[in-house]
Amino acid sequence: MNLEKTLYDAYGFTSFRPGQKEVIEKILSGEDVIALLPTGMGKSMCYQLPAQLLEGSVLIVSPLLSLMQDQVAQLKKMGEKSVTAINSFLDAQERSAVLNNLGSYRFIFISPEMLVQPYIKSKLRDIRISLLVADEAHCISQWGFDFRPDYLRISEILPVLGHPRVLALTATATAKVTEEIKRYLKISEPFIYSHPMDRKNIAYDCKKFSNGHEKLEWLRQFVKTNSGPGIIYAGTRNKSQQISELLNQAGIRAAYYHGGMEHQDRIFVQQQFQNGELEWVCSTNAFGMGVHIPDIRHVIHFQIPTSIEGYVQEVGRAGRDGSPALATLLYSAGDEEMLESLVLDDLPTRNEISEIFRSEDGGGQLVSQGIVRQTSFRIVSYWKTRLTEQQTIRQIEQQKVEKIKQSAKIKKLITIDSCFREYLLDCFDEQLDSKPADCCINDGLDYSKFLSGRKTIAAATKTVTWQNRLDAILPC
DNA sequence: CGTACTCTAAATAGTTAGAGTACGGTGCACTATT
Repeated sequence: MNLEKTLYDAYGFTSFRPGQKEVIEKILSGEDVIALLPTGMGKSMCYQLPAQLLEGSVLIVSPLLSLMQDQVAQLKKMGEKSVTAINSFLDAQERSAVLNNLGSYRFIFISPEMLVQPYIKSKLRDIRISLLVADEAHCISQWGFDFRPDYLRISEILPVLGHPRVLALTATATAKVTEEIKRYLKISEPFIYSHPMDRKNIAYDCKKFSNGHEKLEWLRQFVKTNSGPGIIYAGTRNKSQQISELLNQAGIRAAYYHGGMEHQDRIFVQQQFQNGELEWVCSTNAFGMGVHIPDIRHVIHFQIPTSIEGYVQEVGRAGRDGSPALATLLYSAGDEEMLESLVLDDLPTRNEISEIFRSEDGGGQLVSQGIVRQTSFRIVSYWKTRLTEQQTIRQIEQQKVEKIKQSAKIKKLITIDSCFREYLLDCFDEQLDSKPADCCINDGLDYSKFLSGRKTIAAATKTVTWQNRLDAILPC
């Protein structure tokens, strides 16, 4: 079989990017695959091409509604008509229309929450699925245990579908994350393709301050004298808004972005940034997945992120075009205390566990009565059907230990005086093959290549919001 | 740990200072109102 010809005929590309062909060949030969490919390396082709050659549909589990919509739109743009997404954007009518013609779609996108619903399962049972794709598969490990437990249940669909082959796609996975992907997708011996994760054009910097005000002042000076585009990751929603305001006051085009905003506002900010109408986005860790901007020059962490994986994912959004990009981590005394309590407080407490185990009718009202938090309820409900109360307590304790290990790893980044690059690679069990001339704060860094400077601050300084835009469009 | 919010006492009738405490981030789907 000539894969190159199929690639050209179906998608118009003349050659594969690194890794794509190996992954596709393994899928076609019926193997399960875990592909660790950096963003922008054509991950989606790994299932798009097999979809042309395999009989039946490809089912893609995707973490975000906006990501699904993007992927559907992109495929449609490429001329693929038989593509759909099953999610809450569909009204009842559209939904039943889609579900009654499922077999006619070559690509079906779905959220993990939808995937586990019995009604959806029964509809999927009736059609032929040749390939199950877990897109952004690190979410299984990153979200499954403390946030979206349905991520742990994806494999329930496998027997329903007659055990299709499975493809897990992600950009960043430690050995532990890869193990959890294997365990929870029930793929015991997958082919693992792993592209080296080191990004030579990204240099790592770290600045330490004695308090938050100094940090803020440094940031003000930095954005005044250096151009974006860039992302500033803040630890809280409030902080992201404050930083955005600070930049606006300095006459810089910036906007904030976090999970507490209206869906439309979030899309709007992302689009503006993508169109180059914003120079900086100040956000929580909500921003980034599915954002494809090649020329991001700076990623600044105003506060320490919650894990090394998160840090590497966020930093990795810089410099996709291959030109020099700078990752700057800002630290001030006390930042780590908040990090730890934030990370640990969200696990279910002992009291929550026993309340849920003792409740008879599922315990739904525990949440409305304020005795148990929503997320705790979901997590413990997941374990309740699988473990005893004692086992669940032990399971959560173990997760706590993992979380503490994770935060220790990220905290070490502030204290080490050795190479950042080497340390980060070590966390992913990778060896450093070669070191770029500009590496990191501890191992040689000539700022002139990264600090492009700034001639003037753009004239347009008004914050663009929906209100502004409406005011501009509507008369009076 | 830092911030923002609530509570309380002291002051005298509406405000304020200080103490105490809760919270902080990531999303899906569903339901009930406008």
